[in-house]
Amino acid sequence: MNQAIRLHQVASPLKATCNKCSLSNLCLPLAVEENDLERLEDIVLQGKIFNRGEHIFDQSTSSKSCFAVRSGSVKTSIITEGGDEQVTGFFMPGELIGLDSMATDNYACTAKVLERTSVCEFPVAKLEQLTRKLPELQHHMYHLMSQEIQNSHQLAMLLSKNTAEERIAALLLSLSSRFQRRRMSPTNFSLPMARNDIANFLGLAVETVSRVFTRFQNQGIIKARGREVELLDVEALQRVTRDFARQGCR
Amino acid sequence: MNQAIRLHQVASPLKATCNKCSLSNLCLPLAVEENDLERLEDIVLQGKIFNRGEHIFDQSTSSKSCFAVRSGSVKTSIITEGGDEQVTGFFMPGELIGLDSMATDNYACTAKVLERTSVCEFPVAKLEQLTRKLPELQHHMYHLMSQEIQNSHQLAMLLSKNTAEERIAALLLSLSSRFQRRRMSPTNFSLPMARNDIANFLGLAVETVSRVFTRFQNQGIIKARGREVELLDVEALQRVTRDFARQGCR
DNA sequence: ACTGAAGTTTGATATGGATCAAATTTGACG
DNA sequence: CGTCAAATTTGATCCATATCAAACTTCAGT
Repeated sequence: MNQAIRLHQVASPLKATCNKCSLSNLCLPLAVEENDLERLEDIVLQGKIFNRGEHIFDQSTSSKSCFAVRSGSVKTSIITEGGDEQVTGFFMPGELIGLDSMATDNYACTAKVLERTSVCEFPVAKLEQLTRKLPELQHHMYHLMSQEIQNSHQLAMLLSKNTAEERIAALLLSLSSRFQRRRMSPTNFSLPMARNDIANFLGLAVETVSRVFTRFQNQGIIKARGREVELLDVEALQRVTRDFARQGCR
Repeated sequence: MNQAIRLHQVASPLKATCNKCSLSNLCLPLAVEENDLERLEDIVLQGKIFNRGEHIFDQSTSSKSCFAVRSGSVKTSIITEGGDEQVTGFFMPGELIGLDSMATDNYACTAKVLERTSVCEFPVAKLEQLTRKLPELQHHMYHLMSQEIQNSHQLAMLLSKNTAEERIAALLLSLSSRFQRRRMSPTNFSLPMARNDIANFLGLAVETVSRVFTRFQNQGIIKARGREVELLDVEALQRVTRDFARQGCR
């Protein structure tokens, strides 16, 4: 922890090392050739640390950067004037936050850290400039943004057409596959978010989420104790989601 | 109509004239300087015409272009393996379709024309290339895509937190303001889509949509006969949407 | 203008999940 | 390690909207 703090403090003067980052196959470096990596490293502010509950940025404040999760996890949400909140996404290491505000003056959402989390910051102005010089990177940005639109449409679909059980099964499977891509167990993981956040994200009441969890548990599909979850029967979960496109939920 | 067909046939050899287009303040030319406009005109395929019900492109087919609506209107939707459909957006003149597939191999949705519609086609490969040379255009593309993500999040919000009345009021207000920006009456317009599409888009049953329309009518908030709609009391509609962000629905 | 199909409206009924209420568990912090 | 607030679970009830059914209207094609 002491080390982490020091890391934070010396972040900007220290040269970033995307090439040594374990997430280089998930994050932006993925799209950049070996010899161009340095240019990405030139613009990134590496290793900012946030404690649980802290905000990376706030809705309606001036939008200056995108952030890649390095470790930990993040939730984004939009809030109406009336105070209603809608969680719009959960982000895991290697995923990029702030694409919905890439080219707008203010952040369209608030990004809140769900646990102690480290992020890399990409100033949008510099990133935009760099994408003009690195076609692969530009293409990747378009790709990520397209993907984000698609995810969001899938979420809309989930919200408008699926039952509580289907929504929760879809979320569990999405998390599972994302853990797997990060070389963690796809069947045995700890949820980064509270039931409350799940409920809000999926357009359900907390009580409903809780009930579905216990129902799944009674059916022997999962084992859940608090945030600790074990998927006992992935096929059954897939059967629950039925025809819902599995990848489409963040 | 004869003229329209001829226009279609000679589209590619004919030089596009974005600078003379009445939509140049809404569409891509908006972001391009006078003297660079020619370069945009070089890549656009202008004036393709579709008859009501025809598809501009189909989900899962190879994605090659974005399309700007020139006249008419379009709906986009995603369809699951199970055949479930979710309408993801309605598009009016000057709006760009296909951003969710900008940098993916296949189209993520199907674009269906709601009435006789003319579109301009922007091949993605050329567009991407051009954005590298025209920073303003690149910025605009990022902006449009960010916007699309935001819209989609607002839709998710609408679907998960709002009642049938609120959803329909929000849609009517969104259409209203979009008609207005196109110099058409904001209170007196004809819906381009069927009740069915509205229901699907808003995650409601057709019957519910119909009922809410008549309820609004009985309250003297709107007058609706088929697709012909008149907003009699915009303030009342706004009161119905309450704290829902009004711009956030397509 | 005629006709059938598709779209829309209206009514009656059923239900999934919200809401209200309260018990139980977890976990942060002194 | 004890305490209190927050998170989670469980139970009882209610309601907005889906669903089922059927009449009515619109409109494209002949």
